[in-house]
Amino acid sequence: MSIDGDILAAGRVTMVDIARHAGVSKSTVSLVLQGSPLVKAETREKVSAAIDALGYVYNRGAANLRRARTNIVGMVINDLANPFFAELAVGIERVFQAAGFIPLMANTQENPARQAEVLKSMREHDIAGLIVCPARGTRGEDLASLAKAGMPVVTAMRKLAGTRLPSVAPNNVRGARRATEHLIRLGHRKIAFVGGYADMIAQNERCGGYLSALESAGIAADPSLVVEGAPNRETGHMAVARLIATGATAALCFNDVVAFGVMDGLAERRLRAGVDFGLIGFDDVREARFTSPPLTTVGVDSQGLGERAAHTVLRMIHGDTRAEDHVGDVSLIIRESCGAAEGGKP
Amino acid sequence: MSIDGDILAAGRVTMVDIARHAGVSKSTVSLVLQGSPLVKAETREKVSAAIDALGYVYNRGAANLRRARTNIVGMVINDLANPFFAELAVGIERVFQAAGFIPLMANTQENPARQAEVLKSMREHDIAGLIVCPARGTRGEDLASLAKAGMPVVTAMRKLAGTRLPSVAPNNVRGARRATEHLIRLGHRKIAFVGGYADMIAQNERCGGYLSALESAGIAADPSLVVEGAPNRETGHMAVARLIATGATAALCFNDVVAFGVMDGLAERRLRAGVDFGLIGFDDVREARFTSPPLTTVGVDSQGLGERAAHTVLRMIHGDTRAEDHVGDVSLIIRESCGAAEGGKP
DNA sequence: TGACAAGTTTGGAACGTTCCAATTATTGAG
DNA sequence: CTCAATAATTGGAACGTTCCAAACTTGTCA
Repeated sequence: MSIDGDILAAGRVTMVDIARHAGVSKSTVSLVLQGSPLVKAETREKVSAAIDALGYVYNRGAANLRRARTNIVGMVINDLANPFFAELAVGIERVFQAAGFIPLMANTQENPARQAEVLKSMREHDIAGLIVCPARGTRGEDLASLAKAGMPVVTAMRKLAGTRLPSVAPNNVRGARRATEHLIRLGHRKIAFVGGYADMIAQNERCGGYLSALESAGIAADPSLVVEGAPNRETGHMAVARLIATGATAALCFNDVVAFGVMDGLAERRLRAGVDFGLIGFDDVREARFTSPPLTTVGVDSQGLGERAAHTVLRMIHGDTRAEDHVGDVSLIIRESCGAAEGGKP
Repeated sequence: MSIDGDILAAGRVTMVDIARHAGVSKSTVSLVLQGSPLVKAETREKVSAAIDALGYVYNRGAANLRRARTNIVGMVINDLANPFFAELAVGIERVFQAAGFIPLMANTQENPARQAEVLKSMREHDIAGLIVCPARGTRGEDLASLAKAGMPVVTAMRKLAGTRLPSVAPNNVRGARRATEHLIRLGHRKIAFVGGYADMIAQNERCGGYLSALESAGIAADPSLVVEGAPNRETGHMAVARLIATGATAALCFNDVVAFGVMDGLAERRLRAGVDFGLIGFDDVREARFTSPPLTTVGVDSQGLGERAAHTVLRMIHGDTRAEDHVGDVSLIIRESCGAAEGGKP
């Protein structure tokens, strides 16, 4: 009870220090810490007082050694600097935090080797669950092995071929089709699709929606009108030359940041989206509203998708065995870059 | 050596399972795992083979119990959806990952209560170091107590009063002064400062730079020209009415996203930054280049600041006792929103 | 008063590592 | 062939919790 007694305790303060100080056993301290109703109120208070007095901090690592499961969860993002993924991350983190979990975070920069490393590290930390936006080139087995070992894994934005991992993603084909239909309605016939690589599922789906809209409208697809590239501004920027060369009058972009790049390229040539060219993005990133002209885009509610992904993992952690894919609603958000409000003419 | 032997091992595969399988002791397995030069090559191989065969995964939690220090580090961000902080986070994560550390991540949304919770949680996970962008209203003691307990803590972007914690931040006053001087040179006399709250250190510094530039130019400061508010688009947007009412012809914004909001408000009134109004932001977020008009802003190299912060923590973890503050270089990046290229007229 | 039940508390064996001191193998020299 | 030196290996005690079975307190009732 004396100050001296406390000072003698070298190093970290542990439960047995608390126990000694409060005059009970370490088991009782443990019970108090877990809020057990078994301990008498009076005892609980003695223990709490000791905890405050000694500045005890609970050691979750030690507890986890005994316990079944940690409260750590993994979150691997492929491009955190992309506002879409940043918002996704915000949504994920929010629901995990509310549920008492805390995420280990990694940004892979689309590098599968780096992804493999962080996945290994996270496994070693015994994460209770995992959300991953797979880097391009991720093989299904890489994640399937985790799932097979019993870890709840959900993929976000990119469904991996050859696995049964639940995934969360927006309805890419519907979104792309709607957007393309809108451009067609506005009178465009030579419509391009810009950005993404053919080996990305999301690109397949979005490009697929684009193609199906063309087909329904009886417009022949022109392969020279789909330009592949990393989903970044650079790609959009560089694509403009090709768009002009091919005589395209409008484009649906793989995502908003590609569309920003296109705007940039357009501006360099003194052209303006919405008057000289019909432009639509995908994602409805926060910034889309504030470009000039404001970007018409497909809204996917990135934060909501993140929350959904986290909820799914949480459910799996709690034993819900077969979580299903979630295909998020999309909505065409018509601003000015496409050239006209609903029903208008370019 | 038989399959049966493996199957009998229930639950998680541990070092003793590996040891049994390889016919050595757990100590030897441990040595192998740590890459000790003490073990014979042949033995090392037997052990490695066993590890592969049984699918062993190292348990860092258990190791940390014995070891001095974990390889987990904390990263608390106040607004991850703000691209500036997202880029900062990318920089931080990159250097930690390269150094073999992995960050526990939390987004506080400027909520000190939430921040306190995650800090507690991170402490319980025995993080080896911590970078925090303090939520508004954070008291110095909250973090100082961690530092006092021996944990390496560095604050990013916001220096906390009443502590000796090393911090990493751009040279706010110089940046703001430069930007303001530029507006003055362009002929503006009624220049506003928009965004941030007076109780934020960064706001003080930036606003201070702005005031000092005015003073040097012999322009009397007009309190009605500094408008406070959360550092988001909303604030910029709402501020426009006030700017017009006060007859301001230019504004320096607390950060880029506030400036985006101002652009938006301007556009609603059919006004355009760069022709009808001189506008400068702060941070040089990626998006700043792609708005219309492109935003003149103060470049701070967010990613570089993040890297710097991480390096500082790393040095402290390795025993470098007195890390110093880092004040990052800034540069005025002149685009179009201010009304003219260097030396021109509005 | 004794027996029993319910309410509290407790010792000690895990959990999966690390690390020290001690032991056993191997090598080289004489 | 022996001995010392060096190279490899090993057992067991930590680390700070949880959890179980057991033990101790009270209170109640016949």
